[in-house]
Amino acid sequence: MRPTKRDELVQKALQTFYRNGFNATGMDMLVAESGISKTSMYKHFRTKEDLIIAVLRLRDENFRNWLYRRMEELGSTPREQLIAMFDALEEWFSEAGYKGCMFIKASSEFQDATHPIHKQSADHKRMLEDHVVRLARQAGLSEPELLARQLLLLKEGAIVTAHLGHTENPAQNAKAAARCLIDASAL
Amino acid sequence: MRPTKRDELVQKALQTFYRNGFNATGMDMLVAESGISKTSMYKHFRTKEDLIIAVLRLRDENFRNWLYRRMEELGSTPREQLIAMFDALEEWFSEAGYKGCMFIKASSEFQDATHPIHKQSADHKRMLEDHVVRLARQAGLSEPELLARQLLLLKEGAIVTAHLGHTENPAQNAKAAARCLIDASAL
DNA sequence: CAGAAAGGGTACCGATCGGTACACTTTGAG
DNA sequence: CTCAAAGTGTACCGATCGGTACCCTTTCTG
Repeated sequence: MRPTKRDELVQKALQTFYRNGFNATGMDMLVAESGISKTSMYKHFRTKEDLIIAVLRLRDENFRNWLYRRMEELGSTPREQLIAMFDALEEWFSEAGYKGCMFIKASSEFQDATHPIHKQSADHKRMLEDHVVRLARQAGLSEPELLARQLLLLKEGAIVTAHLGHTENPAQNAKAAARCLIDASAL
Repeated sequence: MRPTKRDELVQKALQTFYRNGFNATGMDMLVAESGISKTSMYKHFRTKEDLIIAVLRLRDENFRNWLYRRMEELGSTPREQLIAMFDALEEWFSEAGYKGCMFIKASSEFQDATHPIHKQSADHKRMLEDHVVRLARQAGLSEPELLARQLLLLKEGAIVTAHLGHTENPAQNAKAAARCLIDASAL
């Protein structure tokens, strides 16, 4: 029988960490918000760090699945899908309770580059990059690696800018810039 | 007589917070690393939050002064200065102990948009935007506001990507993208 | 029905958190 | 020299931190 309480805990912890931060969220708060006993938590995860790693694993899965699917739904060709990434981002930004990228926040609370949480965050970004490189190549664009990295710079920039909230429509500004870069790569 | 110990504290606290994070840094650690007594600290700053605000104020001053000056040194025309921003960023990224943008980290540890620390971080970004808009206008580029925001998306993206460390040369990739956007605005 | 696995409740551990009390010493300007 | 301002040292506060001990209850399976 698959453990349901464990998944429930990871799911709830994901929400609480996302809303409240990692260091700022104590295990007692997780007990209060998840309704799962501390004893159970520590039977599934030896340390808080292990729990965070499981949370980030779930987040990576959820987020990449969602983004890839949304890009496919919003764009029919690889080239359109690259552009559609920014429409998907806009949907995300306008969700209630949007608080930026969980991996950027994880890497800024666990700054040491050798820390497993930091490495995991870098892995997430790397996998996104691979996907975008693949699309750029399928779209027949020149220098697909460079273009992909540039599109992802726009994406990360839009994510933090939307979180700071000092500028209107970062996703659409990024989209316009992306279009410009893609057109220039299509010569 | 101007208080020297207070400035010393803010300076040291800036380094420690930058290296170690805000929530993860306790007042006792600041005592240990600054050599200044806790009693003194709390005579200058009523709370830890007040100290963080003073730290961010200093950081804003230092960073903007440094960036603006470096852009002027590396570019002789407004248009060149916009490009030169990314060369300045590359210098920053390659400094030993580079740990990303202090304001992005502050806003992700103090996520509530009404929190003074979050607002202060947004203000910092807004002032950078004003400066870049001004340069874009001086350069005679069309839609200077849009272009400035797009250049800053590249900047923020490069900052977090350099911190994640999963990709080579984010600053130069951003620079190439910036050139493309600027050329497209010069029609 | 038996029995193990999974989950729960509670009280607790030492350490650290942000912050304070209080009495002391240094320092610099009139 | 005087005297107040600035800084120090230390012990402490209640709260919370991550994590554990111990024992009981529920639940699913053979």
